[in-house]
Amino acid sequence: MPHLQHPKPLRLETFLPYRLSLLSNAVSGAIARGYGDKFAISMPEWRILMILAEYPAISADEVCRRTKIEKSVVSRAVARLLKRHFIHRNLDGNDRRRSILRLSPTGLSVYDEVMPLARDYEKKLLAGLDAEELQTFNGMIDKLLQKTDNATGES
Amino acid sequence: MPHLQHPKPLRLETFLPYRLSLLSNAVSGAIARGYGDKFAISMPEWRILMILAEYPAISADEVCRRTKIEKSVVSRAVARLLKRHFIHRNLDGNDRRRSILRLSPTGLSVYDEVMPLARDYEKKLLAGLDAEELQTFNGMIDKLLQKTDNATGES
DNA sequence: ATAAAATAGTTGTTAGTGCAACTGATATTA
DNA sequence: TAATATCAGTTGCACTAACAACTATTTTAT
Repeated sequence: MPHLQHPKPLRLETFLPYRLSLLSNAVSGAIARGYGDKFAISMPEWRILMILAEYPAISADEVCRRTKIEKSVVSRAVARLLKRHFIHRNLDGNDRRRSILRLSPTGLSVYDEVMPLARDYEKKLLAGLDAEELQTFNGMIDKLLQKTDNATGES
Repeated sequence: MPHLQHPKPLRLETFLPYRLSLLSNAVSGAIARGYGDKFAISMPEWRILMILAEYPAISADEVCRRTKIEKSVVSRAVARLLKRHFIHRNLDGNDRRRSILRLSPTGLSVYDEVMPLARDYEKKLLAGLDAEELQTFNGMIDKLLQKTDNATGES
């Protein structure tokens, strides 16, 4: 039985999408294990806490735009965060479709505990790497993100 | 009502794990849409086809090791690929726990159609980028993958 | 040789995700 | 102002993935 093998296969190990996916999963997974074990919060929940720590009174819709998390995921994550009193929600008087989300004291304290872990992990990950290389790396991510934005945005 | 905002928040937009996740999702998503629409194959299925095009007679277990896909996911993806006759499976005579997987002619032809799409997308993504920067970028991914390997591997 | 441990692979359960359909509120247009 | 379109947010559903438990086989140790 002849083995069917492509004469010039696209090697998975060198395929950029695959490599990015491996790296992203490894990195996000490591951090998620940290806050997941400690506070039983999911990645979308953590990202919402982060964005509310940065922008302290925004709507769920703006959370979507800023985090790129799908709106149904945000909706359910917000529901869980509300139930656990990590955030507050108030109707926007000007537009009653909207509600404004805010960190609660509890939520802020959770954020204060998790944030250093995340920051430390990032720091450890980047430790010992050449500063110039790192800048190139970040620049490349930006360029690639821009390119994918265009590609995604085309109808 | 005072807004609870962290004095020195960890900015989501500059947080490497978040940026990697955005990029990885955008890139993998774009390609997955390609073969998903055309052949109704999932990402794990596509990766298994890729790895079999490169290593033409390996066990499901080796597929796991080489693709880092979880074994139950591989098991179900293999089942679907078998049902659609994209691959063959034969018991390994030396070790009857193992089965050897091979691309079928159909599977190879699917691979032959999808692979150029994937390759072109990667090429388009990287087009116009400085070769030296690109090398740095790839080197950084390798370094970071190594670091996460260590971190993941610690008990 | 036999018991215990490890390995390959499958399957059940559970939770997460993305899409589409829906509700209620606001904006737009005739 | 009435009809329509758009928007914020929720919910239902189908699909995917992770983890653990399980079967069958092989390896290791006593």
